[in-house]
Amino acid sequence: MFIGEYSHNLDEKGRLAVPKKFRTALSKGAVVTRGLDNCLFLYTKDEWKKLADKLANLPFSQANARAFARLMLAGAMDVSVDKQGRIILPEYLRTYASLSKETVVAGLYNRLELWDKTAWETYTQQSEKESNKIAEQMSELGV
Amino acid sequence: MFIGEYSHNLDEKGRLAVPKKFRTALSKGAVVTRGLDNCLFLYTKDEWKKLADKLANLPFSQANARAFARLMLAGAMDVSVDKQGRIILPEYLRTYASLSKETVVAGLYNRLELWDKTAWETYTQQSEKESNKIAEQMSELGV
DNA sequence: ATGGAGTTCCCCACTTTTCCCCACGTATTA
DNA sequence: TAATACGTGGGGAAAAGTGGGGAACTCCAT
Repeated sequence: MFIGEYSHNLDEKGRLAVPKKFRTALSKGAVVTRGLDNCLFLYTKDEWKKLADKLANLPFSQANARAFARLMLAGAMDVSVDKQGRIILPEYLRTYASLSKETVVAGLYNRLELWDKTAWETYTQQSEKESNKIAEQMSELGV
Repeated sequence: MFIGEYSHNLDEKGRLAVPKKFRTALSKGAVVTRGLDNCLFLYTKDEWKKLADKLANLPFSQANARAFARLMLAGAMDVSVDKQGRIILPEYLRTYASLSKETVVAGLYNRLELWDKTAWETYTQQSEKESNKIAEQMSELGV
């Protein structure tokens, strides 16, 4: 289970340190792809497979489903954790998520999200403001 | 079952003493996360798991569900009670709850809440004033 | 085919943060 | 009043994060 918020620096070579706690889970292989809200999603191989199956089974007669599948499937890349505990992010994904240096790694249960630090702060501050309103809506979803 | 209100000082390293009564319950591991109304929620591992499962199953296609999951899941951190009976609160959570030094630890049955003392006093005074009004609304919820 | 340039990968070393342990002070109880 | 327990603060050791250098491999051009 991935939880927590970590801040790490992306270096000039596009390398990003994975928080120590998550390394063993990702050591068997991981997949990064385009995520929602301008961040990247990072899955373990197993979790990725589940998601990819769902995406592949979307009806390709619907334009929205095609667009969504293209975003996530075509955006995906296998990554591996090196001896220093880092992964390498391809340039097109760094561009997509506007990652420059300061990067937030956020654990969301079955995936990690990678955010530009500034974008993350803007997003969370906005959510915090609306948290009470959002929380009330969540009661409809059983939380 | 957590009940009661305690006041402790957060030190410069972000360490907070847990009231003695609660230590055994938290000794098997605990999780702190962003709470509602600008405080932090602290759960035992078991209670956390129940909540996290609900959050993880929110549909990630809904923007509000994503925002809520990010607040609570990405906000969460495993903490452990040290030999002196303290836990370490990461900086981003201290910032979120505006914790500086004087901190209130409040027991709410299946969770603890951590509040900045001033914020706590303001909040409770306000609630006391409106208690009758609030109570009437609760009748709709079966209390 | 060979040389060169560019890219990728791996390893080493430094710096910073975290964690663990010890010690003091205050409060409480016998 | 003494003794014990709890809360608080600080210092040192270990580990994690970060950056840079060098070797190997590939791709391209001559």
